[in-house]
Amino acid sequence: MARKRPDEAVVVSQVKNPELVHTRRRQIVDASVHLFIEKGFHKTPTRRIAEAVGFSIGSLYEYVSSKDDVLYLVCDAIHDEIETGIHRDIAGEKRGIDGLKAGIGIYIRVCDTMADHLQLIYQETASLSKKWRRHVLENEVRITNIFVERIEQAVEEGDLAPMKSSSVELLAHTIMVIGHMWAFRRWFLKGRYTLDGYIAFQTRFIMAATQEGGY
Amino acid sequence: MARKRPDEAVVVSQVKNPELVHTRRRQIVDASVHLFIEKGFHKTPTRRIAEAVGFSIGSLYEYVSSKDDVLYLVCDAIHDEIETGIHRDIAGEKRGIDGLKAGIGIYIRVCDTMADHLQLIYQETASLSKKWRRHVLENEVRITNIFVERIEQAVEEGDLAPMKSSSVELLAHTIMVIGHMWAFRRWFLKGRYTLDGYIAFQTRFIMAATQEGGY
DNA sequence: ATTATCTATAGATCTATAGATAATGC
DNA sequence: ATTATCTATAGATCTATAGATAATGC
Repeated sequence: MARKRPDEAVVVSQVKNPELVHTRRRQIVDASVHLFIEKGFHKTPTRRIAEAVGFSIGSLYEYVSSKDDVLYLVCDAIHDEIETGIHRDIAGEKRGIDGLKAGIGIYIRVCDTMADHLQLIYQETASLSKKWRRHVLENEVRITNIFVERIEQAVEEGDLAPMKSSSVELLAHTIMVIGHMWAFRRWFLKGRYTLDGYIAFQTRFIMAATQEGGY
Repeated sequence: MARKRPDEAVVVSQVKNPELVHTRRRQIVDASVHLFIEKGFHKTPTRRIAEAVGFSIGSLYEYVSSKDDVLYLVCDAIHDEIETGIHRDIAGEKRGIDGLKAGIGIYIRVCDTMADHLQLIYQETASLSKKWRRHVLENEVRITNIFVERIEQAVEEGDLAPMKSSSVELLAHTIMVIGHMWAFRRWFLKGRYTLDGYIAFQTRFIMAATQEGGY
């Protein structure tokens, strides 16, 4: 259920051929993700990006109008990959409480695969211009809503006690953050817990809390 | 129980008078915190820091040997303030489960007060040199250990079912992150939840989960 | 003719230091 | 004499663009 991505309609390009714009931007994103993860956004020169993609600095600026645009394309692509990853694995899962439980596990596994990328988003969202930051935060909300829906389903099925809709949202955001935590607190968690151990603990933790009811 | 801070023994200065070094560095930190929160570390010139403190760029480099040093001093001061804030309010609290519960509330209130600062740490820890980053992460662990102790106390008092020590640690880190979440997800939470509402939800959430036992 | 790409560079920074000056204490 | 501070600037970037060149299609 990954939305149609309107990015390339929004980020301005000098080049007319839309397919070329699409493939070149994908090249730019692929190269930049790795450079940004390694060195950070501010310490990666635009020249270095162009070099990694394999064309000149002049050409880079035919496909974006600023370095800020590149960062936005990167963040957007990461969110898209996360969203697609979750939807792909969650599709076959059942409804109700077991579906929610499975969803959490699937989600944390995606966070594990995308750990570097998630950490990049945490670091660099603040570097984005206000305009692009809004889009990135909207992406974040859209992904969170996957859990909002799952929780509501579990309530409908009678597996969870009814909750205020504001509590459903807060619970969904908390699940999101617990997934991210596996990425941005790796420096502590890695080596002490396995991915499976972490998933077991946190799903149990979340499930025990929600089963109480009264939120 | 805020430790004696050995920073100024570690960050190199050209100036001999230790008291002068101490007060000047405090000035540098106070000015930099605000500049970094507003513009970010990379977009704040060292010149601008010196200007804000009220002395020359040359003098700035008498008290630190690089811009990286300034960022470290800032991160360290923030952690110190958070730690002191928690200890100040938590001191009078009782032991056991109620002490843990109260501790979570106190901690989230500190996170609210220090929200800008916490977000800065999340953004800029990655910009630190490896050397300083290690120190900052150690600070983070030390603060987390406040909760490790509280949880262990609650277990000793018989208020919580016994837990593996690895689970105690993971629970403490999760509590830390739930506090931080109030800061770094303000863009969503602010306006939808009050601080008190957030604290009520999350303490209840955590307490319900831990009461289950079997971790 | 039009589109895509490249070269060369303007123009604006920014960090860090060297060496001069001022202030303090013997 | 020693310590603290300031001025001036070296030296190294970095983003973004203007204008030239190459490739493609009519």
